[in-house]
Amino acid sequence: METVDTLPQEGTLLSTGNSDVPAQALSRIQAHAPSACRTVTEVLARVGDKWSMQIVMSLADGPVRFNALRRAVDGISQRMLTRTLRALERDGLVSRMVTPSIPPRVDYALTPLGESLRRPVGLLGDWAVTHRETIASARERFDREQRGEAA
Amino acid sequence: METVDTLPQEGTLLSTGNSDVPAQALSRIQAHAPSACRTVTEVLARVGDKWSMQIVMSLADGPVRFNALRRAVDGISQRMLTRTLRALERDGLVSRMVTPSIPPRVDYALTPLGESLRRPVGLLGDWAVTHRETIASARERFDREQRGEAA
DNA sequence: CGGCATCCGAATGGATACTG
DNA sequence: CAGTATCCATTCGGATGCCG
Repeated sequence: METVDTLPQEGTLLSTGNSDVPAQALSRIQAHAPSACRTVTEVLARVGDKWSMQIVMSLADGPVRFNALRRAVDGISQRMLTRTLRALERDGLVSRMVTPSIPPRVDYALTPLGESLRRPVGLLGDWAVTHRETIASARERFDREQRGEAA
Repeated sequence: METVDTLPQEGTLLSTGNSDVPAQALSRIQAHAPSACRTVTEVLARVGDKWSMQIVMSLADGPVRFNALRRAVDGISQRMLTRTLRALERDGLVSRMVTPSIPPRVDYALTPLGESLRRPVGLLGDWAVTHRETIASARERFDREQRGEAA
């Protein structure tokens, strides 16, 4: 068989019919628009997996070869690197450039679309870095209180 | 038993020791700092699950009761609503206010931290809304090409 | 070097039934 | 009303082995 073992991403990313509403208007009303909320969810689901963003960030400086990428991302298995790259390629975030030499050479790079993702994700990263300690202590407190009332 | 059935979130959110680096500096260098990349990944993993953001967005206007929230989010099961709310509460993004009446009343609301999440997530949502058609056609093309070379 | 196929444990998440 | 407990299907993701 040759199932290619793809990430099971259907074309679910937004099909709810508000294609007539301009993007800027949507940004203001999205607190009330369930469809827009779902768009956020879809993107987060797409991009929020274990490896996608680490890969995108690793490609920030330019094309990287497969095994270099494998080393750069660190904990990733070959299987997941392939799968995630295919998924990113499918969505047009990453391009795949094959140089048919021996041994073969394959370079991955961000497309303009992939580049454009770096900003919003970076901002989310800033949020994370800024608030990580607040979150950490909130967790501690919560866990402490849970154990406290269990006794 | 009373396992409470929590989301398995450990306190993994950033423990790599660069607490001395200011956030703004990190925002610039994060393309090269693997630890910062992982922070992004952690947050995305935390926030990128199927329901968290829909819940946060649904709480944007103020406190909402459990079942109202259940209706607002739409496809969510009771189990996942409870689990996700607990996880959000644990991280200090959502507060839980119990009014011990009969029948009982529980209101959920965004904390200031939860409010602060809405901006970066909203921007990511804008990105999604803006580029959804590009993504959709990229997918179509990819799938078409895949099927084409299979023949 | 850059994959693909297979096996398998772990996690996610839905449905249902029961409770204070 | 606001949960909790149990069961179950699907998906995620790692390890290993083979191939051009």
